[in-house]
Amino acid sequence: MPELPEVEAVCRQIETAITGSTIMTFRIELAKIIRQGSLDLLTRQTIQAVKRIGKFIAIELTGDYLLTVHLRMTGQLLWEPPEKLRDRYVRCVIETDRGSIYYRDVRTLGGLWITPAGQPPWKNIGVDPFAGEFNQSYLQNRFGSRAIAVKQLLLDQTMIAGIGNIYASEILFQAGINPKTPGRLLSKTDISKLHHSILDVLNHAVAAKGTTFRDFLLSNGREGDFHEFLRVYGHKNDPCPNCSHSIERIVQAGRSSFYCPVCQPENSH
DNA sequence: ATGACGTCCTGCCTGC
DNA sequence: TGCAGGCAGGACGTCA
Repeated sequence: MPELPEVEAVCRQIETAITGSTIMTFRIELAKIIRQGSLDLLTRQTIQAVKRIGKFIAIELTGDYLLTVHLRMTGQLLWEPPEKLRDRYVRCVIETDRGSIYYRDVRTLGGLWITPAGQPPWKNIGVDPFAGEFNQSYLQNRFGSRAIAVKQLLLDQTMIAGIGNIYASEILFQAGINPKTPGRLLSKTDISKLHHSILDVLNHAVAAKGTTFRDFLLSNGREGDFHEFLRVYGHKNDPCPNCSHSIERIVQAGRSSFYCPVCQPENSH
């Protein structure tokens, strides 16, 4: 499940590989994977920059074009060819004068958008956790009036851009905050801990080039290293790393949340 | 504005 | 051994 650290790692690798290259041709294996626009527009255009916007990968080209990729659940953007030469899950191949970019996606929830640079496909994207505007006041303003659970607020991309289901659980565990806590019941201390934990967990995960929990691959086909550092996600019934109490799994808004009921108690306010 | 829920999609796992 | 059904979740659209 690619989240900010995984998308960041892919962006950095792809950026190094393809910046300055020119798109020559392309091959689409599954038409619906192109969500908007046509790759025809991009032939003979040169790639100028690769940027991460939340979990979107934004590839800027000459001609004022933008090629945006979102990996969703099982998407992969590979610079090295996939292991099997004819891989049934490769949905699109873009050939440049320096080599090919492969978009591979088992469940086809992700996709590609070709748009004018000024009309990107993302809507109402929140602040990036690594941007200067992301501070305790911002968190207080956005979370402090809300009735829904803090776990759901962390997943809301119009609040903070880039956090997904895995890191939301990890962040709340480090902050010692129960995932069910409504935003408006977060104390000033909670907000402070939350702000610190968001940056700390994401920084460590970026340094490890992300987490490969199931399907994620870096653009060179390798796995991220953060999996071994997960403390609660996927650890139902395992002992808490702090207190040895069993980690619990609950479902919030249809998504799994993992937490320690002792280290992240309810009514801790 | 807020919040709840449906939709997409396929491999994998569980239970009978 | 085989098969049916549930599960995984990111972003967006719809509805109350």
